[in-house]
Amino acid sequence: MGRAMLQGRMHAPNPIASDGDEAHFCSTCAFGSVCIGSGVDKVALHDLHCLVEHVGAYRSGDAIFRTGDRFNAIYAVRSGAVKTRVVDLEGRELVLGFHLPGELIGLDAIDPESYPCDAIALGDVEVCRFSFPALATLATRAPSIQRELFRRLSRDIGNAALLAGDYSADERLAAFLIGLGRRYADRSFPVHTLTLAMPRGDIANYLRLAAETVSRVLRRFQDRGLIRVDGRHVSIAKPAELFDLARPILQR
Amino acid sequence: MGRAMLQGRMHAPNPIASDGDEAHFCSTCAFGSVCIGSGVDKVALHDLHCLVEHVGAYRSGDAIFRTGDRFNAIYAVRSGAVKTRVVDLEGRELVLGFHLPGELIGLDAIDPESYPCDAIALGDVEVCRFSFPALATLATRAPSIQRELFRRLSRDIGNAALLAGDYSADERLAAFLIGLGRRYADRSFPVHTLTLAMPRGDIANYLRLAAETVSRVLRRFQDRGLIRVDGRHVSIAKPAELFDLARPILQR
DNA sequence: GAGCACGCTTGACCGGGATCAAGGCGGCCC
DNA sequence: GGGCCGCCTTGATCCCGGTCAAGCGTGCTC
Repeated sequence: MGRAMLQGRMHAPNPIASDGDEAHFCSTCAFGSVCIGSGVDKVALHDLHCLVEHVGAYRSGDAIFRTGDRFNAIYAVRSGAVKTRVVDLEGRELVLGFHLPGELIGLDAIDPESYPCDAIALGDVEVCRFSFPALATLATRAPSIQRELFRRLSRDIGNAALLAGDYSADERLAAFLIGLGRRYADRSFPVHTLTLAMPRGDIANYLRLAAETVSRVLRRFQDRGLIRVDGRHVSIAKPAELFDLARPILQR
Repeated sequence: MGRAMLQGRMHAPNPIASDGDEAHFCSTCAFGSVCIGSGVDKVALHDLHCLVEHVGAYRSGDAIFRTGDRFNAIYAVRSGAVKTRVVDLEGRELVLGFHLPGELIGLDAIDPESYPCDAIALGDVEVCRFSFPALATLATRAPSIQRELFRRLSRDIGNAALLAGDYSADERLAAFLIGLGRRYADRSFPVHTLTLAMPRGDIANYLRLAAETVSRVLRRFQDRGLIRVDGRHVSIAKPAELFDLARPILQR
């Protein structure tokens, strides 16, 4: 059944069209609207192009930044997927989140002024680097940029609180799949079959479950006809019922 | 043993000295430095005074804002303590956080543009109201204000992630007490005996535990000589050992 | 091609914390 | 003062999900 042929890689359509002109790549980038938002005016967008740096490619397991690194930039994922995680004193990993193209990482480093987590590439990854001092300066000149930054920061607070409840394994996994489906859809990724960028262990860790539990719940969902699982490929057969399961988390 | 005489009220020393001149109350407010931060310059502080409104007093159970209210301001707690919470469709409460004088609430409403939670007074509460449009405009003029806002937003992201791990009841409660002790100390509240502003049920809910478990763990801590509990009064007898318990959460 | 490592799945068992139930203690209102 | 009610505590029982263990398929390396 060819399940593992896509192991460890985001097989979304290549988000980057021909991209010769770096000074304009936000407007050509498939994720420009998701990334920068629709609220940023032309002039601000031009200024943004001037300060962004295009970095990569990273390969699976590479770090974009590491815990404790001095904070000086935030990053937007450009292609591929990234996980953020901390490793505690005993070496145990704690996955904080997964980040798709157009999403910002490093926002939680502004206050401590050093990155509080690692950002690790899941498969091949390219990112856009925004010097934060330059961005903050630009934000004072361009209110639309400031507004968008405030919005991103604010949204992350809400998202972080999302999985903090005492939810069951079923609820967590359902919410994870629904949420992922929405984010894929926003990016015009194929949604009839989600291609997971991360191994079961990372999903489990992120949801604060054991990998075995993730396996079991996925199987149970499949047995109930809610989803169809084939390795890293998951298709949602009954979105409405899955959403009902996730409701306590998604729709408080 | 007179345990309950302070039920439901923060009996910290009154944080507000005589406060005749509203235009300057940040500088006279005991929490000015905690609230606004030390990084804000004189001129910006003056501008801030012009746009702040002093509201209250709220009484125990009153809402400062409610889920779904249109977002137009953030608030700083001025005296007393506030809990933020959501109530799900089945009417079950989920406590998101407790907020002491000098702390900001409503930051998570910037993106959705409506408050995603209720803010409920625990005992008597006064707050400072900052119109957000006005504040954002000011922030473009005063970089120190923008910087402080970015820092606050960023810090909240980190804090939200803190309790999201799969920690034991002992670890959670230890971290809660240590964290509360630190915040009390920052505000020059008496730290030899913390006076809890919230009932056990709220603590339990916030920590994703049952109220019974909170009772049992507190008793266990007391039996081990770590703390001394008297109703809403908790004194930390062995801070170092309590911190050791909380280490997996506080010191990743 | 053999051997190995890794990711995933499935089963058996166990334990921490939730739930259910009962009782005590104050505070408050009539 | 009597009675109600909310908050807290303690005990008994149960269950979800973690842990341990084993087995399988796939891909990589030598």
